Amino acid sequence: MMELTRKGEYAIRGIVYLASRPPEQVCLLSDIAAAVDVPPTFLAKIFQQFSKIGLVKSYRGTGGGFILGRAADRITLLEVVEAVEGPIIPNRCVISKGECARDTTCNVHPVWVDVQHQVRDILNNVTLQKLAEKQPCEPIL
Amino acid sequence: MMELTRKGEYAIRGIVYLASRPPEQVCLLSDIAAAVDVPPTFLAKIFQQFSKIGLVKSYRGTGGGFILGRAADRITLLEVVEAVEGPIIPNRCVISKGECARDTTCNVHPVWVDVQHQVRDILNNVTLQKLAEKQPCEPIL
DNA sequence: ACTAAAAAGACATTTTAAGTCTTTTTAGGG
DNA sequence: CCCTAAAAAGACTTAAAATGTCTTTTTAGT
Repeated sequence: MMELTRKGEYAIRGIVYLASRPPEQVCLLSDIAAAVDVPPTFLAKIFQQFSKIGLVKSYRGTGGGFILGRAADRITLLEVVEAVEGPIIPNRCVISKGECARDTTCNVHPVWVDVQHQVRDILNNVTLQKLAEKQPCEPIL
Repeated sequence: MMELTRKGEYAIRGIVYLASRPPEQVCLLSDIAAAVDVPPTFLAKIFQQFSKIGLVKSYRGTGGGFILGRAADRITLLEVVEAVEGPIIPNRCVISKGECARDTTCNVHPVWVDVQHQVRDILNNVTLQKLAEKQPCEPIL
């Protein structure tokens, strides 16, 4: 359970790649798609969603393409994931008070609230900058 | 994202109800289903899964039904959820080393591992006993 | 043998995921 | 002003998963 969809996976790959490029350098969607091995038409849809909420900036026409909408250290993984997967909702009853008839008596409810907070917290503390940076020499396994 | 399915929701409701009943008291599936408002045939499937892994014990024939397989304080929410939803896997690349070609270089990987651990930890620390107990007088909202 | 229950397995329907294809809009260059 | 390069938008398709249902079989008590 709790699995990221392909769309979410592709979204992360695509925007992390963009973050790894020199800022201000406009990237072609087709180049990004090829680099991260994602169907270009599908990635196009994803980047359209990014564009609408300002996570990326798009330029049309000749010489067009995409750049990040903000500095890579000011975009979190949480934003990216929620942009394409929707809000992190472990259970319907978490969405809002009154969603389920059990919400005042249900002991499970606070557990899901806890899960939601923890997950959001983790993802909110990871920036695209961190994800895009070259890994330092790691100890060989 | 990360949403529990109906099946998971029903599974929790059903087994928490069972945990709220006097231990040793055999419950009819039809009664449980009615009490927690779940389609009986669907709940049957769920309880079959529980039965296979010993979360509940089933008795066939006249006077048959279900009881918990262990004391309610020794069954965790994690077990219940994973019984019907499968393991908690935020991303494919978490399943095992080598799942994705990027696993040695991908900076996202450890984030998902973290998410997985945190969620499992939360669910593992909630027992059916806790979930089944009558709520104490709470401050009125 | 009859009846009450769960187990098992095949089937049906709906929803979501995962993508594709076509047409439209926008911008730059000759 | 026309041509071309690119993204935007929207309709469409296919495959997989979720959400059940229905029928038959097994098991156990009376």
